Amino acid sequence: MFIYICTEMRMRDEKKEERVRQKALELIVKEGFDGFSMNKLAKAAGVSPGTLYIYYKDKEDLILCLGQEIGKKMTEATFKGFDKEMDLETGLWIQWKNRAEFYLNQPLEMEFYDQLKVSPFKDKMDNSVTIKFSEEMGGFIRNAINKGEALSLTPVVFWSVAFAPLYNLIRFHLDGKSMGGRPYTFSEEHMKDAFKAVLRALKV
Amino acid sequence: MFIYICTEMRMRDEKKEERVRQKALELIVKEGFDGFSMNKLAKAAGVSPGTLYIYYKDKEDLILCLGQEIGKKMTEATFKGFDKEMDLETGLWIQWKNRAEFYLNQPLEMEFYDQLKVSPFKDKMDNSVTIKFSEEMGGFIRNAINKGEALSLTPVVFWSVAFAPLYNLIRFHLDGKSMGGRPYTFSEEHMKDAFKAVLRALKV
DNA sequence: AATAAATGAATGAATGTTCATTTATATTTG
DNA sequence: CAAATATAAATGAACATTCATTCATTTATT
Repeated sequence: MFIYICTEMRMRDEKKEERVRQKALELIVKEGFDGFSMNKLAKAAGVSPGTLYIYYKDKEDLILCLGQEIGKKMTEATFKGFDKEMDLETGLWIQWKNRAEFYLNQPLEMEFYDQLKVSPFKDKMDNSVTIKFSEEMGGFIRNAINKGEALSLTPVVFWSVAFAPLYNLIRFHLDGKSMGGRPYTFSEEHMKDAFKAVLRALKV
Repeated sequence: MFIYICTEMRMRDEKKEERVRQKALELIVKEGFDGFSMNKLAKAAGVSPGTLYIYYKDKEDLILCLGQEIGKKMTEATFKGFDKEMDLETGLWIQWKNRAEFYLNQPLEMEFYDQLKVSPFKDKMDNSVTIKFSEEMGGFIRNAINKGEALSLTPVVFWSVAFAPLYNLIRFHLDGKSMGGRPYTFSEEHMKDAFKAVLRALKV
């Protein structure tokens, strides 16, 4: 939220702040925005309700701050080691690996973000972080097309074909089940198979 | 919910029941599960709170019933005119058209279902309807592979590559924006481009 | 007359938020 | 160095409001 310069004041307990964030995530993922409340959160985090209003303006602010933080972490993780000048296959694979790693290792963040994205909160979210990233991605796509590596597709279509399948596999995995409620566990092999298919779709 | 045989009893007002369903959808989509309440719904639907408890056991039952109903409508719409013996391109295209038509014409249902699917309610949903259809889909995929039309892919991977891109385009459309918050409107052309790409991914 | 539908006021529990108070700590003062 | 001071952190009881749900009563239909 804020950075305080410490002169003549009691320091904010960062452990406590972090515990609030963590418990908020856990509660929301387990109980949904519906079953989530400030008093429950305070109790779960071992903190007074009033403390939450020192950290955040109100409940909505808390949720949106959490969302923005996670969004930032996600996009940064996604672009680790990525360069828009890379060739199609290399760049795409790095993004797949990055995304899969993040989602699988941070399931709470993923679940929370998914809930947020389809909830009415989505309209109130600040997506200034994602703008920069989407420009980088746009550049990558344009490059691949100009170099004659990829078919000439609108960025939106390209993006949907390139990443939605991976995202969908991970959704299945986190739900623990796929179509028709059948049990499902993600695997590197499935990811590679899907990636090969997607590459065929995009390559010229 | 229930079917009543009418002998010596007052008929349930189906207009009222339908109004409740419609307003529930609207409220949940606009305000989320969070901002949704039984009293608000009663007021919005012009009905007494008590009446809701004649129609539904409780709030959760109401939400789950709505979800089940919509899930059924969705799967039925999806498989209209579809036959698992169809060839890959024809069968897949029919499903794309069916899905797109339903989602675009029933945005409330789509938004509601999306919220439900990522919420903790999802674990309490009865998906017996979707099972039958996912078997039909499994048969279609198996056929396509056996006939040598499609690559040999696990159903989960096949499904993800085949439909997630379309679903993603429609999500962008309903949000009104795509990556980086850029405005987006779905078009038949985008759908066709994406479909062609997906076909290339799956065709042998 | 019989029966279920529908009502709506009422319930206690839980909600988000506030605020007067207390606690802890960094600085200043003696 | 120790005590006093200043300041923000943190508390938690209390608030009005809203919540899901109930039930005695009324309404409409067969």
